[in-house]
Amino acid sequence: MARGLSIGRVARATGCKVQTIRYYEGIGLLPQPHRTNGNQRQYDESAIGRLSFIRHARELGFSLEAIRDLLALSDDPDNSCADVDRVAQRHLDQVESRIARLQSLQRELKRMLTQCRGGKVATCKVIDVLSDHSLCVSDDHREGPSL
Amino acid sequence: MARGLSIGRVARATGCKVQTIRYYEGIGLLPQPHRTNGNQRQYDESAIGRLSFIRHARELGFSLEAIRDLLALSDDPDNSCADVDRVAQRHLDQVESRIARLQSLQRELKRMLTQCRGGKVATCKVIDVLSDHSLCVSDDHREGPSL
DNA sequence: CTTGAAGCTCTAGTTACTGTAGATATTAGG
DNA sequence: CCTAATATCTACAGTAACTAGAGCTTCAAG
Repeated sequence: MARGLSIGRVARATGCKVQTIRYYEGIGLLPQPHRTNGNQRQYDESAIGRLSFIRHARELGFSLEAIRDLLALSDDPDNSCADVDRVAQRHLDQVESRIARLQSLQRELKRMLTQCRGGKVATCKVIDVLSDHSLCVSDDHREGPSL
Repeated sequence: MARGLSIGRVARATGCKVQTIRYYEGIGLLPQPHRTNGNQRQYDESAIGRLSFIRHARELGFSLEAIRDLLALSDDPDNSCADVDRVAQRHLDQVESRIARLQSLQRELKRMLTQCRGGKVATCKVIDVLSDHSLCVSDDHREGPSL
């Protein structure tokens, strides 16, 4: 009876785009599903679970590589939770340093904007600030791929 | 006397990589410099200024497109500062919404991690949280290219 | 049985670079 | 002046994580 789910149904159920699902299959995050006689993909419920997991983790800013790790860990229920925690903790660290950097950036932008109201470009503080490297707040511009 | 600066010197002076400078030239952010007989680029001091501007703005998270706008505006000193302000203000708005989203993400990650200490994957709360879409905090996952 | 939506594969484009290969140029030391 | 080391040149490929399109086939409804 249960005929299986078309890729479009899975897309609607999870909020992913059809192409994204195919892309995830291509890079090995999703297993290759059964195909109909006409070569169309047919999924079962478990695909929705796995894809929801991926999508939610992406929304939380995990990279596809981190998600690949998480999926591998979760596929083995005897695995120690500590490994999963480690991935999440590392991600939390990244998020926190990112917040800190954005906040210092926010301060600098606000300062720029309050100093410069009206006037001509020739005296624009925004451009001054951007030109003057010595005013730079942060030297950290290395950042992981996530988010 | 002043023979002009090699690309390597400019790179060291600004903290950019040599390839990055050539890339910026290729996409029209930097003008084509004079060349030596041997076809090597020779810059003057003004190139360092322009490149520092670009680099600093990048560090502050402006996209190359925004920087292109800013450079065009700053190249005409009669321009109204308001246009420059508008670019900076829009960027500030983006930064602030990004901070807000990261903070809610931070809360969710912390909650995940405090709920799950030790144990096996089969009962791991991190994986539970990531699997359960209904717990999702934020629905905003559209974001501009900058930073 | 027809028609239109949905699916298929494959390719190229996005952003902002980074890295490599293989050839040429410049500079410093002897 | 010659050589060796370093720097630069062009051109192309690769990165992350998709997105969009061309041109074709399949499916479901009426």
